[in-house]
Amino acid sequence: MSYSIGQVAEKTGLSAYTLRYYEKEGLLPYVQKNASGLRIYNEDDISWLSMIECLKATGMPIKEIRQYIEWYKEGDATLSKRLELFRKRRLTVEQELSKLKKILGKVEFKIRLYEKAVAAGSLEAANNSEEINQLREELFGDPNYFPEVEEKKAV
Amino acid sequence: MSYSIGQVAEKTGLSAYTLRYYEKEGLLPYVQKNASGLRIYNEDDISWLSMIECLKATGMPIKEIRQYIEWYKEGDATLSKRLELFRKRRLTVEQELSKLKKILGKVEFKIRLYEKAVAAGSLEAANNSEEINQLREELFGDPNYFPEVEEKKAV
DNA sequence: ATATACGTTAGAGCGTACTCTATATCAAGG
DNA sequence: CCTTGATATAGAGTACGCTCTAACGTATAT
Repeated sequence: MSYSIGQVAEKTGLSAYTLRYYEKEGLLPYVQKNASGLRIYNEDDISWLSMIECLKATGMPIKEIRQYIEWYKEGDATLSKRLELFRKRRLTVEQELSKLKKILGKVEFKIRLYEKAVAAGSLEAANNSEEINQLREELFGDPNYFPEVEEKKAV
Repeated sequence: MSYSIGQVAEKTGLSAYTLRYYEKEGLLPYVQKNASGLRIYNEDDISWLSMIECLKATGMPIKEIRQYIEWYKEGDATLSKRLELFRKRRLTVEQELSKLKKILGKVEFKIRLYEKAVAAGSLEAANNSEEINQLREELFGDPNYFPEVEEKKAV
């Protein structure tokens, strides 16, 4: 099965512009062209694209993705470099996950605070409530810790 | 306690350039200046900065952070808008978390694959091994699912 | 055969978030 | 007073990842 650039764009959610850009940047070294110069993508190209999307989702910049692809093209001589690369990606993703979990806690605290504020019609009232201070202590281990202390500010 | 821009840069890890840029973009509307025009940051400014860092970590662009700050300045009339904003942030973070967990699974699969490939000296051998195919099935529910099928490609 | 839709290239442009430069002023120690 | 180092401003420049334009070629239905 083969696909035009438009069909691949449809399938992947990437624009045709982006597909050509990736190719220009060396991320899709295997895309064939027919006699008239039109790109013909096959299943393997689609698979490469899903690999690229995976690496991008780990926060990897395009230059480094190209590096991976170049190593891939060099064959088994670069296996350990590629292993190393994936281990670094794992670390990055793990760090991002733990960062985001903390952030989620803070956002959830804010939601509770603002739910109470909306109910009370006053941020100040919610912010000084027993419930919120207790929550603050539970979440941040300190009733005096205000990750969003700006609410206390006299404006 | 008050701080110079350099001290705040030190404390927060942001550059002085970035601090001025944030101010210009309306993210730090309360920073005072002394008679000579030098910025004097106080604890509340630091707190705003940590709020900004939190919102940035949720993927929020600077323009929207400014919107939040403008709503904050308008007082209790905008409480429900701000609640809504935090609920959207929660959704964004939850989606990002679930995406990253899937990505981590794929990266871990790759690590196992490459560990085996390094041991065998051949990606092809690892890729066709019983163990890897079993893992593929465990992880992706399909022994024929190849999220990185490019390894099968004849290069 | 021609209209229309889709594809090609090279290269310019854009949005975001900084980051730096040039030039000038400020603050503190010797 | 003078030097040194931090800070001020306006505005230019950078890096990244696209995104689009212009001018032209291809494919296909009527």
